[in-house]
Amino acid sequence: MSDLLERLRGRGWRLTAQRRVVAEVLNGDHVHLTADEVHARAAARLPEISRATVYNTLGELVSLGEVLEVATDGRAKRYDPNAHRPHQHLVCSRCGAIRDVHPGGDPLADLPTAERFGFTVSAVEVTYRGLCPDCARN
Amino acid sequence: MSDLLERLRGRGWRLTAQRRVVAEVLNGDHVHLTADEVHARAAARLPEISRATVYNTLGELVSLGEVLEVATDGRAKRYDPNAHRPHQHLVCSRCGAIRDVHPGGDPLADLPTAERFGFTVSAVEVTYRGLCPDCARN
DNA sequence: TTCTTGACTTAGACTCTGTCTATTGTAGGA
DNA sequence: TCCTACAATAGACAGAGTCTAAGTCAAGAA
Repeated sequence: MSDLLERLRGRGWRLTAQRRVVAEVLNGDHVHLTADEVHARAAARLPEISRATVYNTLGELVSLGEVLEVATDGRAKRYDPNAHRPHQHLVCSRCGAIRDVHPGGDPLADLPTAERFGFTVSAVEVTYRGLCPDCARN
Repeated sequence: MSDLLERLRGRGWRLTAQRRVVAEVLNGDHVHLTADEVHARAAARLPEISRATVYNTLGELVSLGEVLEVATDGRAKRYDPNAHRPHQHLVCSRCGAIRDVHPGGDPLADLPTAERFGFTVSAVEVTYRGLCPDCARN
């Protein structure tokens, strides 16, 4: 946790109370939170923190590679602090719940150069969509 | 093209001018359009068509399986008429451009039951992210 | 310690996608 | 041709995210 803060400081981040709180919220629980949820939890500790700051900080964490953004199709993006271990996502189409999965294998390797059309491919996202046990039961 | 209209009619669709135009716009170019682009092109032929109608029609085409929705992470969804041949997408992180790719192999098969956590998995989306040749050149 | 400065934060207006509603129009069967 | 249920319309609304202008403050310099 504080190594995250150390890493950030090492990269020239100014360590403000707001950034600290956002980083702590993400690291606290291994749940995939929306920006709004991050804001709510951060505001519980630092009531005057603004939405814009949360968005900025999340964006910076994402571009530093410390956090992953998970698109959930229509709903709000969710943020996944578990960025260092490669993994994919299982997303419930009804409620938006997300679980990390670790199937192994490198999906990037499956894409032959001939199929890349000149794109510089830097990431692969594999998203399994379906219903979570609760929604399937419904 | 008109087999699409025939298929739709066969499924009990009422064939209105608006639906016809939306279906034609999607089938015309094999480009992945946003709902707004579809609306703009449809309006060029049928000026009074409303945004709501375009959204409704796209939603219906998607739920009939005639068209795929492609999430592009923050940006507007894009619609892919090429729904009958399984394929994946290459998405430019800067400009949002999309290309279809056909790597072959069944990504769903790569996910062992033990990793499904009780989810009923019905689809896999594989999205390769990177920069398209134009944006990479920039 | 105090000063300085540019990076950060703030509130809230704004934009963009997409949905909903109440009303009006019309495809297609009788 | 007439009817009626299904479809289309305008435009208000909602949610997520971005932008801006003004104020604040972390951290290095003196």
